[in-house]
Amino acid sequence: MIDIKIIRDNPGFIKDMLTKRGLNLPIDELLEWDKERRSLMVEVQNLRHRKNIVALEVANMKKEGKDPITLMQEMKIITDEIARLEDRIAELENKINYVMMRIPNIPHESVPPGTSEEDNVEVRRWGKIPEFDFEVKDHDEIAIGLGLLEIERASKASGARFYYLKNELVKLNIALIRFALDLLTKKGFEIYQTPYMLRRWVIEGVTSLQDFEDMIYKIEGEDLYLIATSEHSLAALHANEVLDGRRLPLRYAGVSPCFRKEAGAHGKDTKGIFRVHQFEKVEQFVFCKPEQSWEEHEFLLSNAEEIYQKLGLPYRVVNICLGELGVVAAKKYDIEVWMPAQRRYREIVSCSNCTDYQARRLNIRYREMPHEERTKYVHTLNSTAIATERTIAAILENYQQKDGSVIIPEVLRPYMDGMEVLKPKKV
RNA sequence: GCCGGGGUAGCCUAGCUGGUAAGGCGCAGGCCUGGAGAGCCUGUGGCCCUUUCGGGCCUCGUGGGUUCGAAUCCCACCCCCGGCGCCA
Repeated sequence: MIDIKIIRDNPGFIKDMLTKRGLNLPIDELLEWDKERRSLMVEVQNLRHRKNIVALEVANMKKEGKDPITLMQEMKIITDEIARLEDRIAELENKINYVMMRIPNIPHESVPPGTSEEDNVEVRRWGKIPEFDFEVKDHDEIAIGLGLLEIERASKASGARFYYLKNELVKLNIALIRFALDLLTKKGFEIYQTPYMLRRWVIEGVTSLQDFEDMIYKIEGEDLYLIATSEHSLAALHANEVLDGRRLPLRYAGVSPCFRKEAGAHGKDTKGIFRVHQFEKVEQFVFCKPEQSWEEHEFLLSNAEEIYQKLGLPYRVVNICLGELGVVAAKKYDIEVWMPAQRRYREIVSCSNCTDYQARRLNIRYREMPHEERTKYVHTLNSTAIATERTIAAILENYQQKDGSVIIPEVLRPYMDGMEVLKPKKV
């Protein structure tokens, strides 16, 4: 949620932004509702003031043994009038909230214009695209060939977009998690294993209503939702808190499974483990002061890049254009890893600066010094460190050998009892 | 899931047979001092009106209800502590 004061002060700017994003929201009406709401608030406050005075008089008269019958009648009238005005205020607040929940964050000036994936701007490339002197296989073909992946049986048990990992692939998955956690620990991140279910108000605070529909699984009969990323649970960690500005930035690494409905992705990436309903992820999350957040954004990106460099996976960094930015982020980089079978770069990391958008809804503030009266909203940022299933897919494809084996990247070998290569089982 | 006890400002605590939410700690500023400490004074959340100066309203876990008036009484829910039950 953005600050409604920005809209009051500069409605033209907001309307212009909405137009550029192809959104149509009733800003003029919003401002009228806001104006009416505030004038009704003044009325209610005046009535309450009168009520407080009369209540005192009633108490005094009773103490003196007098009968305050006329004052009590006035009180009744005031109370009814307040209730009437408050009903109208609640009605206005519902309307205001409806619009405010749909107004996206204000983009950073460096966000490229555009409406589709083709308008994203490539920032840089890293690594050498591997050449193969044999026919390149898909990651799932490789994994199934190694006897380390069950897709068809998973679909029997759970449906499409599920999988069983087996043996060395399970260990590879855990190795990737350990590798990322160790790297981030060295950089001063605190590690969190978070709740995997959250209440509705938390999810509403961190994501867009559209994502809520397309992405989030609900637990039947409970006010609980499965997390789509530990970004959500980490953001909620400090909800309704006032943080000590001297201790910012707070840098956290979350590790959790991620559950995603993938509604609206029918027909996309139907093979393998690239786009699935459930995967593991190590996530970077930062709470910081506004003046720190752009530097932190680059820092999170550099950590993610370091991870993929150490894994030896070729990638490129793209600056996501306005139309693809989503509601919550003010700026977003993706890292896209090279997938040899598809002969193109595919998203593997998403690194966002959400500025104060999540902090406002979750009420996360800070004070420069403990004695300061004024509180300000923090900025929140999040970035993938490793999404393990996609990374496994990338490793399988980039490190595949002619005989169907797969070389294990060196940095992972210490986490895999020194294993150097995944070999097909001899029958 | 059942039975108790709780939730009051950054923290701790009183009020809980209805009538302006009391006090302490911490923190900051001031007075005092050669300096420090002690002591004393002031301040310490959110929102709204106001260019400023100011002023008002709200806030006792959350939401309803009763009442002229609710931290206080009633109902529902959330969370914490203890006991019982269940359980990896």
